[in-house]
Amino acid sequence: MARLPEYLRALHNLAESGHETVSSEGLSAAAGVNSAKLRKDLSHLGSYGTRGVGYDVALLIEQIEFVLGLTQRRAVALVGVGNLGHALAGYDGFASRGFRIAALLDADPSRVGEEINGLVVRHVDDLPTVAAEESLAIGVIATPAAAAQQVADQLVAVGVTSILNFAPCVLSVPEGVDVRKVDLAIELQILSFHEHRKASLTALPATGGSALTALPGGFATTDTQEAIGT
Amino acid sequence: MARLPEYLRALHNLAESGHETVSSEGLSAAAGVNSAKLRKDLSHLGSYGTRGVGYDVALLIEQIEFVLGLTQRRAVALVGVGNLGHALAGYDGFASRGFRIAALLDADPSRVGEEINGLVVRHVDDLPTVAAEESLAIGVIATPAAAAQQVADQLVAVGVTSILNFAPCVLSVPEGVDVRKVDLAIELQILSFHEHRKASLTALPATGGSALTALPGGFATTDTQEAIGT
DNA sequence: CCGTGTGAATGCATTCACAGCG
DNA sequence: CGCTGTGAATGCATTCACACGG
Repeated sequence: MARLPEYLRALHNLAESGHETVSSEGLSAAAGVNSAKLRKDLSHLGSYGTRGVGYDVALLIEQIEFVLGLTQRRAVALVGVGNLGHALAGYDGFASRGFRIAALLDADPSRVGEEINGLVVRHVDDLPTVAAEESLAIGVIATPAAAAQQVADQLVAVGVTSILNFAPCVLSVPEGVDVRKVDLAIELQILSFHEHRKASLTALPATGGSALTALPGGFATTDTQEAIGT
Repeated sequence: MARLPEYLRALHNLAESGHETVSSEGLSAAAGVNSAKLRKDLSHLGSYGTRGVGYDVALLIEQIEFVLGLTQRRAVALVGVGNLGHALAGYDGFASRGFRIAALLDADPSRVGEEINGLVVRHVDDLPTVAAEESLAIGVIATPAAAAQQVADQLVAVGVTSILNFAPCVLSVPEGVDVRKVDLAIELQILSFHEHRKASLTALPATGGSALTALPGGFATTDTQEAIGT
């Protein structure tokens, strides 16, 4: 599940706080989910908790890291060192959570040679060479949308089978290649939708809403956390 | 739905390519979804397509932008101008898709006064002043995790009801406040999981898999696009 | 007695298949 | 004749409630 990494982060926090054990209630609160959901997720791992006590934090961390394949530190190639690429190259969260940025690449010759965070930017056409040196597991695309598809093709060509795409476009990839997309503007637009909905609701407190101006109320928006604690 | 922004982006692309009309088949391909899903989504909008022809691109753009509340350009406050914050401050995608960065804020006094992309960084304690000047719709948190909750509280205090959180932590907010979270490391970990799964599958081609080393195969990972076209 | 693990129930999203309109 | 809009069917995630183990 996509929630395992969230549990993992919460568990690391708990471990640092000195907790050796945690209940489903406690962990679910720290991860921002329902406790029943957490128990079901963990049961899918075949994981062992102790009834009457809870889960062993260290053991659970080990289990989840194994399932996520984090026992080995995976090499990441980052393509596109513009605005966003720069930030990603300097982002500590990658290194601290099991990943190693193995190469920075860009198509712009004027950017090649620049040093960022101890790594020298290479030309994207060097990708085959880079792949030969390192065992690349994941490619991150932080280029403009117009270049993204070509970069994806190049990544696939050198054997990368997992891509994180920050460019606002859909990528075509062969079967067996996984693509995850992060579009910052889309996140804002989803929030905008909620703002709009909230605004129209408070504007028409008593009215049932005319058919013309009525907004569809029952929209499901994945992943939105609303009203946790106070 | 969370897919509407994706449709919107695809529609804008189509409009620029000179298309005046598009079939559900065509649009769904451009947005990377099933055509039946797209039709159902659009029918929830009460939107009008023409049978035998398709959807009017311009009209559909208008409809979706209305539902998403993009008819007004919303003001965004960005808190935390570190690595990621810098990148976000310079990201064109915000401006070009209906948002305006109204203020840059940081808790670090040494960062206050710095000018980024035509905006001067102000201290986060000035938030009430900023909120008085501008009608803030959305707050973006790009601070370290340790500071995120406090920033969220400050945003909520000045009336912000939508938050985009880049810090790797769960935020507690009162009811009525929407939070969306983007955790870049989590995205990589999900890809890592897929890598791990793929690796174990190809490593044990014939075996059914022993009970001990078996990986749970049937995990659902939201939002992953796999194998679109070739 | 507390808390895990899990069957059962519920609700929702996705998909299929096709009726009906332009 | 093509394509939309939609009932029906399917499958999955979430939630509830509780039996059972430490």
